[in-house]
Amino acid sequence: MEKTARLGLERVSRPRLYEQLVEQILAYIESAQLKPGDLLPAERDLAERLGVSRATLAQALVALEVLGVIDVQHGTGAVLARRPSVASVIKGLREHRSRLPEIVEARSTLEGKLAALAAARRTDEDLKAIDHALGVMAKEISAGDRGTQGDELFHEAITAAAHSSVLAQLMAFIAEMILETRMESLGQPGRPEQSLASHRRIADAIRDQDPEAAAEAMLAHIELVSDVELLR
Amino acid sequence: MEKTARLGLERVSRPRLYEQLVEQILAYIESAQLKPGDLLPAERDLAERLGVSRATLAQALVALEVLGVIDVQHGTGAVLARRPSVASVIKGLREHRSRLPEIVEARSTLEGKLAALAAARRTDEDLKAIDHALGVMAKEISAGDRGTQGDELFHEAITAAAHSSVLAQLMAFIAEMILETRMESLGQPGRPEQSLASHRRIADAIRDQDPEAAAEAMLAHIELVSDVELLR
DNA sequence: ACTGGCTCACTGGACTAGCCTCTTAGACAG
DNA sequence: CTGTCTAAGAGGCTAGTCCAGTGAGCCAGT
Repeated sequence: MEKTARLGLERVSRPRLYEQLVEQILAYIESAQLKPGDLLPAERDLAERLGVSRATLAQALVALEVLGVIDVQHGTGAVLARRPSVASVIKGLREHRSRLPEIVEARSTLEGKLAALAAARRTDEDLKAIDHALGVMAKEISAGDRGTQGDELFHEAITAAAHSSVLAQLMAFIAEMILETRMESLGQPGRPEQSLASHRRIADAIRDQDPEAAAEAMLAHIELVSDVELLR
Repeated sequence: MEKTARLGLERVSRPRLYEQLVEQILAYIESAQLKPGDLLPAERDLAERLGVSRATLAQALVALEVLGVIDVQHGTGAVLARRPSVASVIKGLREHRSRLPEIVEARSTLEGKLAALAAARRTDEDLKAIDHALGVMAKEISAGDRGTQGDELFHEAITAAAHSSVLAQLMAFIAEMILETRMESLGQPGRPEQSLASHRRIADAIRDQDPEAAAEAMLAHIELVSDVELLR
């Protein structure tokens, strides 16, 4: 089971009705030109129009609520949240899921800051975790592996060392997208060694508590790691 | 529970069963030391243990799935996602909601980059939206208002002008937390005028397509706007 | 001994019908 | 005009039922 996950083989599509409903409702909101504060049709009505049961529709509404698109109020109805912008953003993201340049952009923004903060705030524990990740990656590479696990550990350790839960949450948000690029990058010949070397530079800057150098090294690292996809 | 001090009259807390269930399941995951790949108890079992119907539990599971905590597979069960880290992060965030310094940190990181990108990529339309926001804020202030609406519009226009949907999504993610700080900051005497002035500096840099100046102006602006909370 | 196919006991997916609480507008009494 | 009450309609939740995937184990055919 873990093997399949490592290889990136996503389980085949498991169709879920509520997911389709989310898409349809999003489309409806757009087509009906609904503004923040407007009400969605009543559940019984919507369910009938969409040809599903209320229970299933309720799941879709929960999903939309978690996504921040609507706010369901007992006795009143489902009102559009103040920021319907997220709706279009989410929709856009779902459509073309891998906008590599944009992901790299977001990643370097976040991780550059994270590296700088890590340099400023790291404890000895943090440093130990970073060095451990380095060791894991080195071992993986000398065993002929790509070092993806160590790579992941390293970036997680940096994130933890920055001691900023809000930024950490944002990283978690784009972590999945990054994962896809990570595998490809480390698949290039000679790339794992390069990557390890630039990891070492980042770690050194953090060890020396030099925020600027850490940010710079991280930016250089991400650039190195990211240029692969750009040629595709 | 504190009053959510928002202009737009937030409805009083409306308890929803599925929300409590999410919390309980999160707590269970932690207490049971479940690791990624592990299975949650079966729906029928869990529903009985939690004393709710399967339909309601299904809503909680949808919420957890949207949050990225689990992955529900037909015929197999609900498996914990690879990154359970988000679970603890989410939990932490929900608990002490206002980590102001961290929010400011994340905000300046994102908006600094966004401003630079906006300067590099803005179209004439984007510029028009930015100027419009400036106009709205000026009108609000001269009417004796705090200018929150214009302020919000301005930052949204900048985000749009950066043309980076991934970064935009990250901004949307922390937008709600920022909202709370915005009101407080603009409530300070003389603050709206200062804020408007620094908005103008940002807009000018973007008009001149000068990324560095834009980022710098944005950072200065956020610093100005944020120092209030730090003295509290 | 292996392979393939079958079964069956699980798992979640979805629907239905019904009753509850909450909200709100409008009727009605003062 | 004002305050109160009520009923319609909104969402919240439950219980019961059936459908559809999954996977372990059995058992025949090779």
